[in-house]
Amino acid sequence: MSHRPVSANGSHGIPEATVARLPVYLRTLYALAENGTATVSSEELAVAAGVNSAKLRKDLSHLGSYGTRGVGYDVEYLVYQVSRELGLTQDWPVAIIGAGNLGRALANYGGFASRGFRIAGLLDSDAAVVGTRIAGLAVQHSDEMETVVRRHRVSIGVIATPAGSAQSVCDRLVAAGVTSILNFAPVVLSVPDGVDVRKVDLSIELQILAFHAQRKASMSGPAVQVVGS
Amino acid sequence: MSHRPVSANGSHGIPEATVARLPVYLRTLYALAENGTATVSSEELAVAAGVNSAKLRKDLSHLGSYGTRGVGYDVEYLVYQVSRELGLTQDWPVAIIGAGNLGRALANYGGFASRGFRIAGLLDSDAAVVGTRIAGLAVQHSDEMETVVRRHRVSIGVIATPAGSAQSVCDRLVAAGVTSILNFAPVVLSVPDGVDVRKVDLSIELQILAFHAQRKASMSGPAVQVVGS
DNA sequence: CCTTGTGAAGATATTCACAGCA
DNA sequence: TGCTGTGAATATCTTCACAAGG
Repeated sequence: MSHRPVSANGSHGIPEATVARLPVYLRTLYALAENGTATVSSEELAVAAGVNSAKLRKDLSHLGSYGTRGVGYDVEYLVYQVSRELGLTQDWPVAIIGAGNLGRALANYGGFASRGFRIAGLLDSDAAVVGTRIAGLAVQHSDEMETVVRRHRVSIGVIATPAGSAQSVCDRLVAAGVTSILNFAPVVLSVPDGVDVRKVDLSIELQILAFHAQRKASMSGPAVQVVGS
Repeated sequence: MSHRPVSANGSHGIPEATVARLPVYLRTLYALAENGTATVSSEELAVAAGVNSAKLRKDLSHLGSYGTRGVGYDVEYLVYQVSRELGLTQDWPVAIIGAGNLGRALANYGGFASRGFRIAGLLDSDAAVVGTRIAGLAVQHSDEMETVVRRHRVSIGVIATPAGSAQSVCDRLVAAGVTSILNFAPVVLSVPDGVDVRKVDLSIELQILAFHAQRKASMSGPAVQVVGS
């Protein structure tokens, strides 16, 4: 979570909030391109991506001046620029640890291999699962973790294990050289500086929704009169 | 994403950033409770939850003054207060649409039913899947969506379908009365005001990691000399 | 004492509104 | 004329640092 605020050198220091939105813009741009759209205005792109157009323009302005006043943005060119900025012009070997329901769902997820990411290994510690093929990959034993990471130069690890083993898997990944981790296990991982962790947590999302749902429900309760203090 | 900034009435208007962290605190508190810990300081809890202690105190202060100076927080009491604030003292019937790999992974996810959430229905449009049992539930046909939502008073819908069907599933859920949606499909859903959408997107997370990984990789490249402008 | 709860400062993020350019 | 790019205003979030209180 602690990213250097701005780069030391004179060039870009893209805000974290912007980085988090670039993938959404990229997906939207791909959809437009498939649609045959050659040029798009910030307003159109913003609507399609579900954001405010001023925000979109400011976000894109961090990458450079790629628009044309009075016209808009060239879709193909923008796809390229955003991809490059995100580091998707190279490909990233990914290791998935845990071949349970979730690991299998991830391995089968099409959008995975599509752009930039490649599953370099799918590992599990359960002997009954090791050797089975999922999405064209043979599941390997967790003992192979270090070997797989080193051989394929994996720098992104996906943890899809039960909560109990997540931290130790994480430690092993980091020790083997992985510096980016996507964690699906419901635990707070602790990692050394320089390692990035992002988490995806179903129950947290549901709880946030429940909070707002509760709010909405209480709106239809007894009306609350607001009186100036 | 557009939540009323502060509540009109005099009481709480909990910041969105705080709401997003409460589930993490709650989980951490449960772990402490199972551990037999009766009391915890903001510093200890903060470390366990992976946040700064001042932030944690400020977050908790939005719920009320539940700590004791010089001592800390009573774990059980805080569990109760946070749960109540999140709306977890009631239970929330959830419908999962899509019984593919992901839908199955979600249905089998234990932490689901554990606290506050209950799967009221698991639906799919594929006749080959309808009728099979997953995690003790019979998969129902998508045609039953409206019936299931109404009969079980579902207010939270989970979309685990392919991207192509996500928007239409969303529309039907909303029409049937669902006001909170957790979307796993890689599309921007459009919904009327008053409906909450949260998204979980593997490829977005990977792309954000790739961005930072690229940064790190370029650090070890040719050194960049910073010269005062 | 020790730890909470919180003003005030600082950092980020969003939005407005318009100058500037094709 | 129409749309980008961006200063300036605003809103939100984080962190510091300390007064208040058990």
